[in-house]
Parts: sequence; C-alpha cells; structure tokens
Amino acid sequence: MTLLDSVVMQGLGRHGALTEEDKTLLLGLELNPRRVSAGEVLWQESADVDLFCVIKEGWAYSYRNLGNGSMQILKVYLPGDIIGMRDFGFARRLAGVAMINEGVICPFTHQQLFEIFGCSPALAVGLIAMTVRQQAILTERLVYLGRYAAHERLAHFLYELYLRLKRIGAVEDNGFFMPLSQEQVGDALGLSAVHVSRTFSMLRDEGLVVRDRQHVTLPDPEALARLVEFNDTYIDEALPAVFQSFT
Amino acid sequence: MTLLDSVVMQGLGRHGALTEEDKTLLLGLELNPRRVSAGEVLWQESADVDLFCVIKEGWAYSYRNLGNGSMQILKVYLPGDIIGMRDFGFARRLAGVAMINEGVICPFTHQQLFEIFGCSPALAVGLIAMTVRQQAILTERLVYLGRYAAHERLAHFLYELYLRLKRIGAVEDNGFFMPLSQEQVGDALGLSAVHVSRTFSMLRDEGLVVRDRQHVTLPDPEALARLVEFNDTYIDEALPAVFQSFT
DNA sequence: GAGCGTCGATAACCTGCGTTATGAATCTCT
DNA sequence: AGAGATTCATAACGCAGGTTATCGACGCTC
Repeated sequence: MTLLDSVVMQGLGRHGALTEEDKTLLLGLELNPRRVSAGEVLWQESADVDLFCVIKEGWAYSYRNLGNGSMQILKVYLPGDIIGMRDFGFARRLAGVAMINEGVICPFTHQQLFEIFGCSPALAVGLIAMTVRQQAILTERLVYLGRYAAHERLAHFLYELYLRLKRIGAVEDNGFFMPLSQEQVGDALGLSAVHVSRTFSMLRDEGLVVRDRQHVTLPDPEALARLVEFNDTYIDEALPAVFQSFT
Repeated sequence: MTLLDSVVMQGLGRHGALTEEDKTLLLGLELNPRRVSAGEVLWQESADVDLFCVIKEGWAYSYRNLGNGSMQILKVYLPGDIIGMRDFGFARRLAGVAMINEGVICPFTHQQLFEIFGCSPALAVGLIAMTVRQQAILTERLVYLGRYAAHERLAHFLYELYLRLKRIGAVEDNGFFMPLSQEQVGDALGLSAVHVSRTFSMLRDEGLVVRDRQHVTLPDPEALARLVEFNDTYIDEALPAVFQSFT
C-alpha cells in the first residue's frame, strides 16, 4: 500500500493530472520505511512537530490523554493514510499518535512537504484534499458523539471502517481484521469498555455484526448503513470539477 | 473587522512576511460585502460548493441536520473568520451555515482562492494555517463531547468564546455579547436545552459565569480555565519557525 | 503445561442527562 | 398596548450508560 495507491491520488491519477515527476515526488515520501511494533508511540502530545508519516502497514490512532484520566481517540489511521497533517501549521503536536498493531511507516519532513507544494500544484491540491477529507471523517464522528446513542455510534464506526477498508482491498466476504480492543473502541466513541461490550452483543443479537476475536463481519452492510443513515460522500466523492482546470 | 486584522494574518504581518501585494490580494476577498439578517441560511447541507465567505460582522454557525430530528452545531464563527473552507476539496457542502444574528459577510470564489495560492506562498500558508486552526477547535470540541460532563463542556465552550472574542477586541470587563440561545448552545454541546439551563444555573451558583440575557460575564476567567484545563496553544500559538523560512 | 496478564461477557447498582410539563419573563408584530 | 411567539427556569420522572465486580477464555513466558 503506497501513497500512489491511496484514494485521493488515484482520483488525481484518473484525471490524468499526475505527471511522472509528480509520481516521483510522491514516492519520495516513502523512501525511509521503518518497522514499528504494536503499541509503539510515534509521538506524544506537545512534542515538536518535526515529521509526518505515511502508513504502509498496520493501524494507528491519534489520541488525547485527558486530565480526568480518560483518553479520547480522535482518529484511526489505516494503510495509505498520512499521519500528522493535523499538526501542519503548529509548532507542537495537538495529539499523540500510537500504533495499534505492528506495521511499517515512512516518515517525511516539513521540507519535503514544502518542496511538493512548490513543485506540483496538482499534488498540493491532492494533499490538501486528503487532509480536508480526514477532517470530514472527524466531523462525522463529532456529530455521532454529540447526537447519537451508543449502538448508532458503534454501527457507524464499524461501517466507516468497512468502507475505508474496502477501498484499500482489505475486506473479504464482508469481513475484516479489526485490531482494536473494546476499550480502544470505547475511547474512540466516548463510551466505557463495558458498554461497548453490551452494544456489540446487542448488534450481534440483531444479526448486524458478527465478531470473533479480532475479526469482524457485517452480514448485511446495507442494513447497517440504513441504521446509521450513512453519508458516504465524504469518503468517496471525487474532487469537484473546478479543481481539474486548476491542476 | 477585516481579514487583515485576523489573527493568523496578523501573525504573518508581524513577521514581515506580507508584501503590499499580499495585502491587496487579501483585501480583494472583501470587495463584495453583503448585509445578512439573523437566522439567514448562507447555504444548506449538500448544496454545490461555489463560494466561501469572510465574516465582517455578526456570528454564524455551521451545522448538520440529523435523521433523528436533532441538529448538531459544528462550529461557531466570529468576525474575521473564514467560512466554508471545510468544503474545499468537495463538490458539495458537508454542512449548512446560518447566521445567528444579523451581520455582514463577504463572499469570494474558488478562483480567487486559487489565485491567492498561485500568487502568494505566504498567504497560502496563512490560509492553510487558518483552516488547520479551525479544525483544531473542532477537535477540541470532539474531545469534550466524548469525555467530559455537561458543566465542563459548557465551561469550555464559554471560555473558548471568551478567548476568541478577546483576540478580536470584543471583550470588555471580562464580559461579552453572546447571541446564541440555550437551545443552540445545547446543539453545539450535544446537550438538551433544559440541561444547558440547569448547567448555567450551576455555574452561576458557583460564581463562575454570570449571564444576563445575551450578555455573559466570566468574573474569574482563570478559575474557569482551571476547571476545563484549557489548552490554548491551538488558539494562540504562532506559526512554527520552519514556516518563516518558507514564506 | 503452569502461571500470569489481557480481554471480553454479564450482572447489579447508581447517576447524569433526556423528556415532558408548567409558568414567568421577554421579544415581536401590529 | 395587547396578543402571540420565544426563551428561560425549575420540577418530576425515567432510562441510557457509567462504575464496580466477577468469571471464563485466550494469549504470553519460562
């Protein structure tokens, strides 16, 4: 899973917007792969912002540790995602990032990012669009935290993962690998681990979600989508036409 | 309140990063002021993304109307803020925007934005930083929705407004004008209007917040900040050093 | 394969917040 | 200035979800 395979860049590629030079620049972000272990912290909250990363393998999450002892997971990152763009424009990290399972990441610097911005308007637009898209996912989570009940939050969370994993070819027979513990799911959804367990049981009893250890299957994804009224424009939609004249 | 007075741009100006041409470009975003009335919807969810806006006067909010009949307010915009950047990179609006009270807005187009990106790296960085900053505010709200109780959410919300208003000179004697109804505050914080009322009473009884109709006073802002462990780096922090060599 | 730590299921209990309702105060329109 | 519409405060009641606790099932390591 390289950045070139990622969704936004594929979109740009389809429109013929990417030159060979663009592709070279993009691959330049992935020259320094590093193997990381499960649970490894890539950076802490408030650390200096020096690097960004492409995830090649494994899952990660960004998080905030709170004064009251709890943790809020902000976002789960999958292979092909860029980590750290949230902090672009800040001197210090607004959130920590840790690996969920083991994987491979490719760090790159501010300088590389600036170089891309300077050399390739098409890539600049692509990177910005990618960042905005990640924010859209965050916004969707905010809506769910604010206004939906536990079973809707969990259903939405699983369905979102399902869609994102499907795009990168990580779904088989409506099932996928899901390395998060229920405690971590709770930290992402603003629920206690106990209630996540209860809610999983509920969804199982309704035939919407089957879970076996770290493997989740959605027997009827469409039924789940209906339950959460999933709005998938923010995940799948192409760049608007106006960008094509620009790039 | 013009964009030039806004915080990020002031930051850039202080570093001497803005040329006269930059300033002209920036003022070009504010050539078409339009008076808007209280409650006026600037655009609906799913509408085509054609315009962005600078708010010159008045408050606005972005929101999502949900299937279950409730509404989630995503963000409150104050004078000097840019509205709509959230949708940059999408063909359709991810959220509606409406005015809270009457005011003046200055719409501008994609084309103007592209022109700025093309002509002035300094402004491009400033705009991106501004967008990222708005997203940081959203993230902070997400954390509070997920992991804090009603009184903490409200205290945080008020203190954030206090800081943002102070920066634009709209705070006097620790008090400020706050045109949101309790129902709207509830929609922002994921609470019912009734509970917002209860919580206001609670904060009043503790001497932390005085409210008289649309006027809010924080007798002891520092005490409030301590209550919410307010992390203000995301509001006030300057651009990191690496940007200064770039711009 | 014994021992230990993590993870998840389920139960019992409690509370913060939603819901509904009522009345008072304030705003708006004519 | 009167009528209707908003907005807000407060109370009564119920429930979703937090908390604590217990137990079984899997993973580790030696």
